[in-house]
Amino acid sequence: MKSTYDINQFNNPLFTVDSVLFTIKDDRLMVLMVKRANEPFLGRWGLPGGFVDSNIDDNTDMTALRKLKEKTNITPAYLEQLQVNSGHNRDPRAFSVTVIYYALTAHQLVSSYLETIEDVQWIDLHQLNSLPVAFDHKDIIAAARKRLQQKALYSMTPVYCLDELFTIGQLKSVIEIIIGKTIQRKSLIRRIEASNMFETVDKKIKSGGRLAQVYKLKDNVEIAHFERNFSN
Amino acid sequence: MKSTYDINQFNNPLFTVDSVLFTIKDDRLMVLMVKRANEPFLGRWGLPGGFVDSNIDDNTDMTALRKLKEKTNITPAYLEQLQVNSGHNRDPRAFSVTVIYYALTAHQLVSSYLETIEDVQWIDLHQLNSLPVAFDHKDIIAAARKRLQQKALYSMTPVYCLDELFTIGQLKSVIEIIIGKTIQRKSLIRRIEASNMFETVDKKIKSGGRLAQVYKLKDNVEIAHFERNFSN
DNA sequence: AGAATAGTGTCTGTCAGACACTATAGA
DNA sequence: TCTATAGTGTCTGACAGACACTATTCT
Repeated sequence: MKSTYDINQFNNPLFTVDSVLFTIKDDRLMVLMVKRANEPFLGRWGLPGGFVDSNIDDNTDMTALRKLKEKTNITPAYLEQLQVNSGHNRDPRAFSVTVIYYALTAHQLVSSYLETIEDVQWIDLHQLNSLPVAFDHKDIIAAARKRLQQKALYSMTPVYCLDELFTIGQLKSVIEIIIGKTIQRKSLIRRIEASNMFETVDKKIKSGGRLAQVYKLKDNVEIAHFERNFSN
Repeated sequence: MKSTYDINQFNNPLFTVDSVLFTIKDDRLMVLMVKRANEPFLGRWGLPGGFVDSNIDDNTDMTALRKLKEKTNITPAYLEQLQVNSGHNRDPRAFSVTVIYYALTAHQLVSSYLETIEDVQWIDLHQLNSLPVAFDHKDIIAAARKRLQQKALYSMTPVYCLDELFTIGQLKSVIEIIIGKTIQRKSLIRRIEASNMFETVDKKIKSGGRLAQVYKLKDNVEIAHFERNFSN
């Protein structure tokens, strides 16, 4: 009897933390995925994540960051809770609950580290349909993408896909890839000025034409939000 | 040794689901709170919620709805995940994780049921500071309020604080209470027309002056979102 | 010079804010 | 009639979109 009735089964579902780490690389929106080394879904690709270790982690944010650091060797510039998924059918083992985060990083900070690793890869979102994916992670990525897209319409969040130094042209490109349509350079410049988040660096970068002014984030800035969306 | 090292302590934190159920009553934003009948925090006021029962609940949404139904006898018109709180210090018993929802209902659907019950009450948000509150529930309510406020600036979500039939004046009042500033009646009417969510009912209501047109939601509508905020 | 990208100037369009004006109810 | 609330008409202001124009670099 003891083996079939387990008090922990009742109160405590299987609890994990997963993250959708986005970046922009080669003008594509990419997600970090990990080839699973364990059952269930061994050999399929899944999101980086795992169990909370309450001896190490102060909270689930720390779990997300710890797991991302294990796979990428970096702490992402941006991290936010997305949603919780739960249910009987999403994990074959038991009723499961997953806290899902989404995160942004510059690919430059990660890619050289990844080159040595076979089972951790940037996956182009356009290639996701043809990939064997574990659990409901395909749906989760779609939800994270939608949220990021929405956020890009009214906030400066997409800067966190860029390296420390960047140009307006690069920021414009990142935003356009995330929201899936072009924006007016002028509109972006207005927002950059209004946001007061950036400062120019005494440096210019060649870009095929006139040299571009280099910008960086001011120290300890808050992400600017705007009262209107880019039109969609 | 077995008693000090528990595998469940490692993998499975204490997991609960809590909800912040808002309504507007007597021109005040109110939250449903429950006087705790158990330790910890016995006798203090806390949010309605509890453990997942995986034999009954398909997922945590169902848990939230089930617990709200137990306390109010209704299913709220609107329910959305807010966030997850976790940590060592929020529950004295153990590392704990709470999935928090926020929900909206018309107070008319609940208040008569509550009259018979001592330990479930609508609490005016202005009175919250002088109330003994359990756990980190005061912070959670503040976060839920902020999210609702933000959402009211660009969506029609606040209608779900109203009964089936309502007037533009009532909707205007509810929005103003939620966002904490007045809006132009004209602006709201423009949104009502653009949203295509509402239909007029062949009925007028007295309001101290000219009779007001009564509206209701169309069947199975999606909540309209707008590209601009009410100014804040 | 010509191509390419950076950056500016300025007009238009949309929608929220403001507010005067009309409409209709009760006292 | 007076007051209160419902509802309309229309002007202003803020900001995104559009796009022409100038600036600067490389070939």
